Amino acid sequence: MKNIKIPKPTIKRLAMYYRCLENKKAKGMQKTSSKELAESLEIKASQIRKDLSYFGEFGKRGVGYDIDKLMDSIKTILGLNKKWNVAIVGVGNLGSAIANYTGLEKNGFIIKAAFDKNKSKVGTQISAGILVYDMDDLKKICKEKNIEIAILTVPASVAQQVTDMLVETGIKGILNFTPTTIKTPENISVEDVDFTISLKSLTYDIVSNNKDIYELAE
Amino acid sequence: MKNIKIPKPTIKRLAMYYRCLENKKAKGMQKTSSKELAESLEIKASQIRKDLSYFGEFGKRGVGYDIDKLMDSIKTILGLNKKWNVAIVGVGNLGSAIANYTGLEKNGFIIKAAFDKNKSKVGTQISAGILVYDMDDLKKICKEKNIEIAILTVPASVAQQVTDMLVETGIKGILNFTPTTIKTPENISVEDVDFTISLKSLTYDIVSNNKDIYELAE
DNA sequence: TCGTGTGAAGAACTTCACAGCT
DNA sequence: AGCTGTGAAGTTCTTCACACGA
Repeated sequence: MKNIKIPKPTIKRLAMYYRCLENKKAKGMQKTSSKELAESLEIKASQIRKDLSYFGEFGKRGVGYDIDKLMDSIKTILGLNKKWNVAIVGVGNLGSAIANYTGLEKNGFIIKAAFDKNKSKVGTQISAGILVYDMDDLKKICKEKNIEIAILTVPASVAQQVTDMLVETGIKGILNFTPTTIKTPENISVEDVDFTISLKSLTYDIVSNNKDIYELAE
Repeated sequence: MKNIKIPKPTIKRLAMYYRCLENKKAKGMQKTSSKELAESLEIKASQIRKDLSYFGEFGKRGVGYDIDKLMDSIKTILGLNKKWNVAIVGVGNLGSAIANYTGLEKNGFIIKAAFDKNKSKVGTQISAGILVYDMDDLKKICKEKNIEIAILTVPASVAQQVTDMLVETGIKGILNFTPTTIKTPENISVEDVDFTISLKSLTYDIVSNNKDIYELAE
């Protein structure tokens, strides 16, 4: 047994490799190489090989990678070789948009329920087959439907409060779209998605002239 | 004149500090400290001080930071002390959701136009005061309205093609929501927002038991 | 005494360069 | 000959630890 520390960025890139392999497969390709992936993704080929090497040997020297096999391997690494029961918590514009995004099911993320505290939304369908439940029933329904992942799209002001409720349901992970740092026990994973931060990082980049250098008068 | 390399993560964190300061200000607070910010954001206080130190001395030793002053400074660093003309390119569920997100205007991001190639959407209002234009008029309208930032929410299949059109309009940056690596000339900034990658990184975290250690049989 | 600002040390991550299969 | 897999070198980023000012 060998314990290896996996860099966090490696995981994000694995997800990108998977996405890229899906594209190549859709184009009818059957094999590829670290060089080819590197060109599509604008990263170094050695980075790709190193990332994969943390988990095993998936390629053939002198040949490259079999797309199907590599996809399968990455799927297993990322935990995508099972279906995940997902709930959307907060049915605003963003929550609805995500519920209607068809790309989730393809990767094994099954939206089983949505929640909102607005009674006029409760009972409606947010998207084909996805019913909106009352936020008050969060615990009950999540347990019933064995929800493992919550997509949190409530207003920032109630983010922590709803997070605490979610923790109680026995959820395993939260995809946090609220512009807040939510606090959870250690054993519950959280990933933050905040596009306003990306936007601000974009304007920084623009004003600093696309250089990664900042000039200061002394 | 001193040239300093600013770590990319520092910029993202600055945007987080700003967000956090907005909250504290809304609560009526006037001053804070690196320790206090660190607790809210779950980062190390020394990280915050180091991040700020790249750009100047904003605090008082023994005292802390004046919230208003620090916000002003970060605003300037991130380029948020001006208004930005933004266009939403691709009026699907996500594009509409973003157009209706009120948090953008507050930070100086003004949505001036939306674009779609679906003629039935053209001429409608995606949100109060935001008109949908024909994708064919992208270049003309973007120049007219002096659009500086595009929020790219078109289908992945046309992402690169639309990006090329945007580049021609003289745009300065793109917030890329498509699950694709788009290619632009060096002087055009791109920030990627792909929640499916965050979601996969979340499942990795869950299956690997929240440890950052991966166990391999030898 | 308290909290900032910052060199210096340390940790994490990336890239190189080349041995080893096919 | 071509492309992977990987120690080792190199780079970037984070944390420490303490001098300094309020």
